[in-house]
Amino acid sequence: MDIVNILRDKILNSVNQLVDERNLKQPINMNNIVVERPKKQHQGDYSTNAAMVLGKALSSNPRDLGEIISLRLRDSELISNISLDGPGFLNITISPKFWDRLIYEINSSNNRYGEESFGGGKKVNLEYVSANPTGPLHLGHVRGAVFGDVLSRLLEFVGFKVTREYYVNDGGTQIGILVRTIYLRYLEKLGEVIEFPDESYPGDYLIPIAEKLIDKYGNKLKNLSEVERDNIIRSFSIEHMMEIIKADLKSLNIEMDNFFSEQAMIDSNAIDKSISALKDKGLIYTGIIDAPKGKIYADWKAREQLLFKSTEFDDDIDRPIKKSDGSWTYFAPDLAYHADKLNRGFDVVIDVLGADHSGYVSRLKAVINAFAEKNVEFEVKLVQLVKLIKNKKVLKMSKRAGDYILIQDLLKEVSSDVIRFVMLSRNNDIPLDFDIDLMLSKSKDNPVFYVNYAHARIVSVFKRAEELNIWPLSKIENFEKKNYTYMDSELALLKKLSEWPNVVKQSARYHEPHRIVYYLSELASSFHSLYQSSTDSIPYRFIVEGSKELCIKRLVLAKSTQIVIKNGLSILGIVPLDEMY
RNA sequence: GGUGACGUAGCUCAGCUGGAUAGAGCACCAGAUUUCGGCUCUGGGGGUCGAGGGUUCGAAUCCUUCCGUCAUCGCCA
Repeated sequence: MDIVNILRDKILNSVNQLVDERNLKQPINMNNIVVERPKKQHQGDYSTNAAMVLGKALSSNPRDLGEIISLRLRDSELISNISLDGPGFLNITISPKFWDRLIYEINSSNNRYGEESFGGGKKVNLEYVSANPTGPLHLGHVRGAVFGDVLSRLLEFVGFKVTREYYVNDGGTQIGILVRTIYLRYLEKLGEVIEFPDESYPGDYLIPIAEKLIDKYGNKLKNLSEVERDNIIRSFSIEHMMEIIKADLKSLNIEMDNFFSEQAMIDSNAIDKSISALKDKGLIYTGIIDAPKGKIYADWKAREQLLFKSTEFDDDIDRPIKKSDGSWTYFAPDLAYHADKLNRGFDVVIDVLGADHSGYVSRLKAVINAFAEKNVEFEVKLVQLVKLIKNKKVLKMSKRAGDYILIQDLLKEVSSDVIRFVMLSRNNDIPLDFDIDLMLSKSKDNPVFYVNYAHARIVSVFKRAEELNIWPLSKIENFEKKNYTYMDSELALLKKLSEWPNVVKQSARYHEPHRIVYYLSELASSFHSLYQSSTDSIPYRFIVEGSKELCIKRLVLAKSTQIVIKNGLSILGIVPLDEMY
């Protein structure tokens, strides 16, 4: 258990004692009791709202309760002072021993510092990317991909069992268009003059697939029946498109566990099965839905169609599952797909979708509610658009061929580590600007540089220390008994380091990996600040010749910082730089 | 028209899910260092948290009504 949690435990113990004595009937929610870093310096090192939470439950004065709690906590060897402030905050000043223990804990846990177990081995299905196999990934997909990948690492770090899943839309009408386009490319390569219809994919990226078709089949496809030919091209092109997408993902350090094929699901009759299951529950009927009011549909005709009664589960209208021509809507396979996820026994189901799917969320929730037999946590994370900026201009990503920015092209300019970091530098539901020039700049404006630079500085300090034969240490076992005194800028860094487990916990609990990025920037800032102060005064240097004990204290502090930076970046899927480029 | 998200400093955004005097970076102003790494650090000004109402000891956070932006509401996935 991390040191801040130990502190929290002590507080909870005192609260529990008090609850027993006051003979409290209703249970109080201990999760509401937090131990946090206060904003202001004079408010101590940590503070807790315990007395106020308890005050509410007991409906008595928080300040009186605070007095009692603080009296009980005073004995703890970790605490040097407690004061009761404001409406009932307990502001705690930590004894120096606390920091030695923190450092010991970080170094002995090393790459497991911050690890949690509250996931309890629960099974999570995390679906992300799920781009159609009709073209390479674009920047919007990348944001979702990175988000999902980092969330999966984060959830595993706190004890969940995560299945990373990609839903392959290989069954819809888009694929028909893909097949047709590739066939036209194929004919074009065979020397025919082709005019491409509006309903086709214009990008050059399909040409290599057409070439591969020729390698394999020569001009034989021309002689086959349309059905036979389409079948061949269909599986051939999906396979190759998915290879391109997988390669893109791999170059971003992203690997999926499972590719779930829509077509395979359709072939297994899963849609009919789940629809009839819903029918049995009385959730399917034939009816007419109204045209949306604020929008003009020139060719709107009221039609009877097959509907899913999602309003039963708080959706605002019932949702069509068959088109007028009798084929399934997009929603129908997705409905079956989510039923399938539940069948596989997941405890947590998370979809990472583009923000243009926002209108889709409530019907998916309805599906989950209609099918779930046990308590399943379902969440849709919507990822907003990414604007690519170069030379202070927005690069438009239209579907016309020339404007399509390939991931591989972007990777020629910036590393995948940079892309990953930037993609998480905003909350997922806020649009993001990806400024290429900024990401190439070597200054603190560039957050990736800033964090890496802190790490590189640490590595460089160790190099120097090794030359002087004071590093590495053989062991740090007694560090918790050192009783060092720490100066202000060291304390600031230590406090930042102590926040790490809580940052992990919060990010994982709320599925918000961007918090890790913010934290790392703050941590780097604390480190740079300390590093800088060493130029102001010799005692602040990491390597002080003639004082081995001081060196050790400072080097272990640097080491602790390195560990946390590494752990943080590792959740982001980034390897820190030892030397700046 | 319905639904959802968003609206916080000049700009870009955090804000630990109801806590203390609302924070950070950029930009601007003033300084320090250039030695372990190009850089970085320190300080300063700057706010009606879109607007009104409500809930309570306490609201940027919860409820409600408006305003604005975006997305979405049937054959595009």
